Amino acid sequence: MNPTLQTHHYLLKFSIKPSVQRTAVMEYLMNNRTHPTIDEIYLALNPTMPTLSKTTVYNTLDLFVEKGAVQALVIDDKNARYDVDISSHAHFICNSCGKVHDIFNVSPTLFQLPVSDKFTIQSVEISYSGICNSCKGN
Amino acid sequence: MNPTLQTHHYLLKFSIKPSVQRTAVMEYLMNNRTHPTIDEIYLALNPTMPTLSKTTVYNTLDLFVEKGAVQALVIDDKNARYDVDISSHAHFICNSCGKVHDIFNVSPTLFQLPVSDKFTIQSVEISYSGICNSCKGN
DNA sequence: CTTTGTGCAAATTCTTTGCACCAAA
DNA sequence: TTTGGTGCAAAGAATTTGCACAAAG
Repeated sequence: MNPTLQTHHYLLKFSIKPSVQRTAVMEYLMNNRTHPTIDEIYLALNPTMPTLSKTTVYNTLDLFVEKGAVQALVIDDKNARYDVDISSHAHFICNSCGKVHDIFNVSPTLFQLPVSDKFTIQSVEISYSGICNSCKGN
Repeated sequence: MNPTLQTHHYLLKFSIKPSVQRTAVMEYLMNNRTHPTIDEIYLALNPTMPTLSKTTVYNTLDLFVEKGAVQALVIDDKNARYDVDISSHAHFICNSCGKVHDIFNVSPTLFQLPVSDKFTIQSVEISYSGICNSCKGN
């Protein structure tokens, strides 16, 4: 089965109709697990898909998030970032270079949702920040 | 001691020179622990301080964050929000009304910073989201 | 004086909206 | 042919920047 067909399947699992654009965005997310911004996705796909509009990238990612196929991250106050890995894991952002990395070695209990009588808590995001090793030398 | 003098003292603890504007912003944050946005702070202070500019509110909060006097929150992707409570506590944002609330009844171990050989982790933010009771009825 | 802080306006960046056209069912 | 998807351009909102003036030491 070729990658595009696999991606079609994956989208259908989330009740997302696979268009050419949606498949391209999902494939990009699967192959580039760097928590890309809208702009990064758009600029990466544009060369091979010159008619693609940024509006479509926005629409597509909103849809993916709504259907639960990707996670929208708030860790970066400059831009929205997207993560195709929807499993429970934390993120780290470097205050110097701005890159976002996964943090997997944290206790799963971190992701347990607290019970509250004031709110219905549905999700949690754990965001660490600091300096990454590449930036530390500079 | 009057409130303004107390605030001066508090600012000095963080090596922040207390100007009229800085004192007003800090006093607002202390009396309105609702994680206000820049705009909310500006609009609240403007009536009694008509010459205050939004640029100064931006500058002031950047300085407060840099000096560690307030926490900048990333939980709200629409605007930056600020919290004068710099102790370890989590936040909840309502996906419907957008209000941000404190969550204190979470285990202190959540705020322990993981050790990594790739990054120097300096801080953590724990962000819950869902629906608050006031919005639930609607 | 010299440095630091403030305020205005303009510029920039990110995101959303309105609408026309295209594609699929 | 009707519905949903895409793309363009314009609008909107949040934040940043440049620069002139004011305040403090």
